Amino acid sequence: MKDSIASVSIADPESRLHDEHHESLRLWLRLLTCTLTIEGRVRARLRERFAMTLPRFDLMAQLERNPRGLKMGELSRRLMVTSGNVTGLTDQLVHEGLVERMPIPADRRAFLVRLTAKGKRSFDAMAAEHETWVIGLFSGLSNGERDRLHALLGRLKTTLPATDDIARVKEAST
Amino acid sequence: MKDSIASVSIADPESRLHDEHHESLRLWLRLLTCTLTIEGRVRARLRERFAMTLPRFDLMAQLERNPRGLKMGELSRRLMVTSGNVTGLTDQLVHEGLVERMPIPADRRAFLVRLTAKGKRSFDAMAAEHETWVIGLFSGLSNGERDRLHALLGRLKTTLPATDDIARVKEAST
DNA sequence: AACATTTAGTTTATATCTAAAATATTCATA
DNA sequence: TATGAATATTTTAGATATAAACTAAATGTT
Repeated sequence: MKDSIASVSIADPESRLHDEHHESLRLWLRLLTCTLTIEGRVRARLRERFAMTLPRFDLMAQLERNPRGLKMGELSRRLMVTSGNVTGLTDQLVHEGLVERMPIPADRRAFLVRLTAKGKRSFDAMAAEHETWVIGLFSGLSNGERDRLHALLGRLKTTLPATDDIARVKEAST
Repeated sequence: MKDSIASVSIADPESRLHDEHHESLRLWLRLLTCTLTIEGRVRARLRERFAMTLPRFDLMAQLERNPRGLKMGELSRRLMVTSGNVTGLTDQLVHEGLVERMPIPADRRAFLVRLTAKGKRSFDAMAAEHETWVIGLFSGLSNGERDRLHALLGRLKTTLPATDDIARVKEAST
């Protein structure tokens, strides 16, 4: 009976914690919960309204911001996914006629990926709606709260230890 | 030339924004950047140290918190992934001998998934290290900053409009 | 020039993940 | 008790991811 009551609690990744666990773990899981929730909402909308997936939308967003095109490696770094992944996403967008690969005479290993005219039109239509969805999702916070959250996440982003530093931090804490 | 300077800026999802874009979009992309970065670090560590993937670790964490076991649907809700996904993850963990499916006499449609003894030992070893990694990743923030971030994300989590409300919010804003 | 090294991108193998359809069981109710 | 709706899970098809091996081209060093 006690168990059935406990199982009624809000179901999300945060529920995995024992009380004695460290505050940083709680913070991390809450961050994850918020991101997964928002991501899910945006993904569903993109699919319903435009038959578009979030990864491909994100790739197009990068290209819209860089009209001359981006190299595969640049896309990989900006989207924070592997280059193999970018190859697959780009292949699909090329197949749909939304982006194109342009050779770079100076470097035959690489090329620039950029939006086609059709891709630009398509992206502009999606981006306008996309922004209203995101604004709506954050509309429960006041302007001040949004500012403070943005600032704190900025602090987090800049203070995240570099990859190789995790081991050292761990050493110091034990 | 101006373009080449711009392209030197930090490469992550936030870089997709034009200046005129709404603050909520910036906030959302910063949230995504932080989450992807932390997730990547934790994933790499789990693989290097324990040959374990993050989704399976997360599933085991849920089971560790619920020693009597959880139903597939409960896992799906808590992990915020589809039930088909949970089926696949559970199959693998069963195959590795880390979790088991226990029939529920009262409901032959469902069963409880729980950690095996081996799974519990395995998880305990991983969880201890995992916590030190997360603490390290957030160690650049002060206690107060972590508290404020936790509180603001809590506000965001509770104020996120329900799925069906997104359309309405959009209506109101146009 | 000759060589190894680095860089850019693809390929391969495998794991995750979604969405939607299908299956099986339980529940509600007439 | 029939039977329609709801619930629990799996299956299917396809898209997205990673990591690691690989190819090709550019760069650096002797």
